[in-house]
Amino acid sequence: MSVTPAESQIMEALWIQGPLTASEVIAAVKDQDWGEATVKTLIHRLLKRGAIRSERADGRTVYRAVLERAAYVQAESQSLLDRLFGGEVAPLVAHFAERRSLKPAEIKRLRALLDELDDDAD
Amino acid sequence: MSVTPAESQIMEALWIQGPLTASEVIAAVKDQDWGEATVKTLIHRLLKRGAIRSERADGRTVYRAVLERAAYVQAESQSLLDRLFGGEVAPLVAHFAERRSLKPAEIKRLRALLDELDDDAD
DNA sequence: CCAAAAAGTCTACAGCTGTAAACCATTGTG
DNA sequence: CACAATGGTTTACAGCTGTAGACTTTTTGG
Repeated sequence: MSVTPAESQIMEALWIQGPLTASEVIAAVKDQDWGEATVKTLIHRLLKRGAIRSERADGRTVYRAVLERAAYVQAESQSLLDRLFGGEVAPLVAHFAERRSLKPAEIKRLRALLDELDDDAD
Repeated sequence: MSVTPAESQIMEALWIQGPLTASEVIAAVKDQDWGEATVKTLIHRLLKRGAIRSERADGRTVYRAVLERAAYVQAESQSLLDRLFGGEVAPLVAHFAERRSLKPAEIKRLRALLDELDDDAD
């Protein structure tokens, strides 16, 4: 169930704010300045593809994400790792480390993450 | 200087094997089973876009990557991080950690990376 | 209940991408 | 040198994506 970059903006709105009406979605992606028609098209394509669902209750239609954010993030990330880093996370981190583009705060955060992984070694 | 997924297969061949003739490129991406014509088209588009360059010496034309792999990897990775993880590496690692999809070897590797970063704290 | 507004569906269209055939140029070989 | 093979260029075309207008249906305020 693929989602294009433009469509993912719609998904993002639904993931963050929960089910929304069309006009709420339009408002939510206002920063993209797309015409309303454009947003309607994107919603429609997502519906057809099954990434979202529409629910009708007393005159209002709300759109709800079917595809979950975690699944989407996972698919996108794994695809990048596969294409560029042999499918693993460590080489990506290594790349950023070499670039020296890891801020100290990030390094700290990473270390904390690893420590936690050791802790709950279930 | 954008490179599409299909085109990136050509780049990959040039990055790994260095400058190649057209027929060597065709051989290098044989696993994709594309017709020769397809490979030629991809080479051409890369040329036009400036991602590769052709050099002619005594009757042979070789193609050489102009765009560097590290730059490409960086751009692609950063774009993913920006789209999905607030531009930072740590949240991506966190995501995989939550998924429990980090193999012990990877965790070890990550830890080693972080240690090195501390060491040469230049 | 009717008309205006809002919401939803259908159609359009240009540019990008994957895929490749056809055509033109070069080069090496008998 | 002529021709076959190889290499390079141009053209093609369908599907996807971004972008949006036009048309239809539903809702709602007077």
